Amino acid sequence: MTNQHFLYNVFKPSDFTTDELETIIPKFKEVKFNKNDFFLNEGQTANKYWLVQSGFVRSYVIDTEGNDITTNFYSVGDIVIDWSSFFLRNPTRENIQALTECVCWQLDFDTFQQLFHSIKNFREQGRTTLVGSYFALKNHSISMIADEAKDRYLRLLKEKPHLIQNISLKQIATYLGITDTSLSRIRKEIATK
Amino acid sequence: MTNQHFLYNVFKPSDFTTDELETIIPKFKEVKFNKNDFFLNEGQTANKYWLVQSGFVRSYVIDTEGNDITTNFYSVGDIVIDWSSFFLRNPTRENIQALTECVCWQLDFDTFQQLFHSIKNFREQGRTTLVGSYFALKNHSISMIADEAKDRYLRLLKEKPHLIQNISLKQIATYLGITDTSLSRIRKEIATK
DNA sequence: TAGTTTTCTTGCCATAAGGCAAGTTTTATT
DNA sequence: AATAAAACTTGCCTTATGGCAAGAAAACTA
Repeated sequence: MTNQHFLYNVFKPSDFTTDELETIIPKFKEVKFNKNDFFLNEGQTANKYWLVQSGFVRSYVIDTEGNDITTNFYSVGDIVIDWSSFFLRNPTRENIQALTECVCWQLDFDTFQQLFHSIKNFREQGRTTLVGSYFALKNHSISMIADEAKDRYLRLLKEKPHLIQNISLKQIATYLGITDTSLSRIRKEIATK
Repeated sequence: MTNQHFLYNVFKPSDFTTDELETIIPKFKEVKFNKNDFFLNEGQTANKYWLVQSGFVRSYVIDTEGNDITTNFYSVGDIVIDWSSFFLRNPTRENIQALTECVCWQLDFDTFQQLFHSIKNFREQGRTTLVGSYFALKNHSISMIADEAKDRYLRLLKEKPHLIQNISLKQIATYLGITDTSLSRIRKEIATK
């Protein structure tokens, strides 16, 4: 019997009836990933998503010059999903990969649809999660225009300090829209102040 | 009696039953905006959204240095909405303003909620629209990192050629993450080739 | 139509960030 | 522990883009 305690933290008894929780929670399946395992690969159509109980995950795309660009990092409590591939049923451009060992809870599309259309609270929460991702992406996008690289790095440090421990300089740099060389210099500048 | 023909193009009879259309369509109210009118102002909580039948709209934020940064452009067929303010019920950071005279169809939050929770096809379409916005934003964000300014401009020209007619250089420039000076030079470079 | 304001262009110079490559440190592998 | 492979730092120089300001062009306005 798996430990579903984590899921009661995502689907809170204050937001759902007991019946609803008993419908929702058992639909999630516990899955583990080893370091470097892929959740999703470019070209596939996402048919599942995951809630992260532990570990670190990164998503990235390969641009036209073959450079790897980090699009997001995920850790405990986050949802690992390619929203557009999952909901539009299109092949994705993204790769999603475990940076460390991960314990996750998985749900597939058909089960999601069934819950989404039958449980009002489930779709309210799902919508809130999606809009939250949209909001975060928009802020990141504005920051890319309005702030200089050093400030973007400082903000990331402040908001997700645990990332720095687990993720290589280069992967952080591309997330910030700069090269690893530049990030190394920014780091140095910060350290000597 | 207003002309609702436009709405039958958004809510297609192939996707909805006659009953559903007769429930949905009359809930939208036709509203007109004059040039420079605001749909939404920073600090307000969005309580409505609009479908654009005609005209051009721009959303922007003011950054910490007081610069105005364009976050999006909208034209015929687009939905004008601040997703996060509308769904998370938070004050917005955005300003949304008519660039030209506009004819729009307006829906308020409570009516939206009622339709969303009672009509399966309506929420499917709504989710698709939101995910489509997410996808567009993500591509824009990746482009900001992967492509140089000239290529971003060329891509915008190709995807939304009608914008160039209606929108000032400066407003386009901040959308592309560059200054009006730089965009002017890029334009010149393109012209002389 | 003349006058005023806004938008756009252009020159000059400054600066943030990139490209490349060598060297160093850290982390994996056997 | 020894070796190999990654990851990170740093120097040197290049490049894309920015800042400012003046002038030209276009768009309003009275």
